[in-house]
Amino acid sequence: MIEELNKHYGYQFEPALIEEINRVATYLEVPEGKDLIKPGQYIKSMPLLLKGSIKVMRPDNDGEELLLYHLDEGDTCAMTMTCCVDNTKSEIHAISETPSTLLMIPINKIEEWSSKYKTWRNYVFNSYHARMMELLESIDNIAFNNMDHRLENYLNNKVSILNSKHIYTTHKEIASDLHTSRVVISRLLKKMENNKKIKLHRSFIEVL
Amino acid sequence: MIEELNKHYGYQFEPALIEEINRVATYLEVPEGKDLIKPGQYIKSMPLLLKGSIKVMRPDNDGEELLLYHLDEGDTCAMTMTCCVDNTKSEIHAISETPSTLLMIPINKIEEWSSKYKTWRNYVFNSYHARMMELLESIDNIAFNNMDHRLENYLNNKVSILNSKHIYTTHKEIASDLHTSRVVISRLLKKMENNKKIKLHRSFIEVL
DNA sequence: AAGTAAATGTAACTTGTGTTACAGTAGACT
DNA sequence: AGTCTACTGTAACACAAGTTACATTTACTT
Repeated sequence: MIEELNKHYGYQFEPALIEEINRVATYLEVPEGKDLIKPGQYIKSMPLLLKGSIKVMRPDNDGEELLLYHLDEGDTCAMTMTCCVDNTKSEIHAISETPSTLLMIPINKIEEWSSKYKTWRNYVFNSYHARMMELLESIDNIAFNNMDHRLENYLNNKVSILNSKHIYTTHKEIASDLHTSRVVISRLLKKMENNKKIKLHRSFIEVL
Repeated sequence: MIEELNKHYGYQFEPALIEEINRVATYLEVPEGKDLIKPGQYIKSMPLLLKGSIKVMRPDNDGEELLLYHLDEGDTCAMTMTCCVDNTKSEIHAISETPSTLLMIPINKIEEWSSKYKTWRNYVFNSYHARMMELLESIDNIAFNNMDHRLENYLNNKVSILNSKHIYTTHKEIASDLHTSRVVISRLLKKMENNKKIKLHRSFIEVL
């Protein structure tokens, strides 16, 4: 696991920190669609994402959810960090979007390393900043864009995450991520197909 | 200024840190409606809010804005912190909602104190966390609530910030904060008045 | 092969919100 | 007093998005 660690974190963490991480972290492999954090749950460790992609969702009061953003390789979950430190419940729901590998850091190390390693402090700060910017982007989308535009952004985002123009998903799942209804998504997708932006198949969408 | 510092930060910062803040910070008094941070601007110092209230807005591409949240006494602007550290442009617009007093901390101290004072580190972490939660609340409002509900939340929030049931504002300004049109707000306010939730006057609203 | 469940297509309708237009009113300034 | 401007009220309409209902297709199960 030390090679993967070096690959994503070697350029920003000093060897001593890499070595510590390697010693105390738990290695975790999860399949696609696995719940990593559930809303209301207390969090016992902080995840570093080595491989894969994780989607972070915000639940409403009716059992529905809204996709906030994705975490990529080298990212960590900023929400998780403060929940760890403050010992508060999770406000979000995290699910692996693809098969993923993670390093779980015991929570007491967050504070310990923050005083010890400047690079760790910077990493934590930068993570907060990055997630904040993603929340802002999310707000932009919801507040300033219509559903057709949001759908386009969603599909483009999927293409870059999956690194493929073939998106294996259903209209229902897209509707769930965008917090709208399946019929609305089918309608807009059909319009996009008529505009030659995509091609629709059963359970998968081809972005042109 | 040391008394005000102690009032809001004394219980969480050690005396040595309070003393340092007192030595290096610049004291700033601003009237209501003053631009503190403009989008696109580079930020040279981190603000600690001693007195008053600051509203943080997100601009869209058409010169309109959306209210994200308010900063209260004892708060700092998390967005500002990372912009300082990363030397990136501001993504938000901050305006004093009431006459306010601030302490401006030189940016190099953020990192310096982070390694030196555990309480400072905690304060910075907690600020990020608090702002993140406010962004989530904002997302909840936009994504999950209709305009009538958002308006009610907005008015209730104003009441608690101003600590008064008399809100001196115009329909136009509310519309701007909620990123909608004046006519929509007038319509919903009238409905609230019919439901005996508020009483409308010229340039001010009485919450019942 | 038949049955079942999930995924998709589509029509018809409702509703919330944005838009345009215009009238009335209060307060500020000459 | 008269003029201006900002604020508010309201009607009429447009449109995006949510809802309900139902048909059709595909894939999987037994």
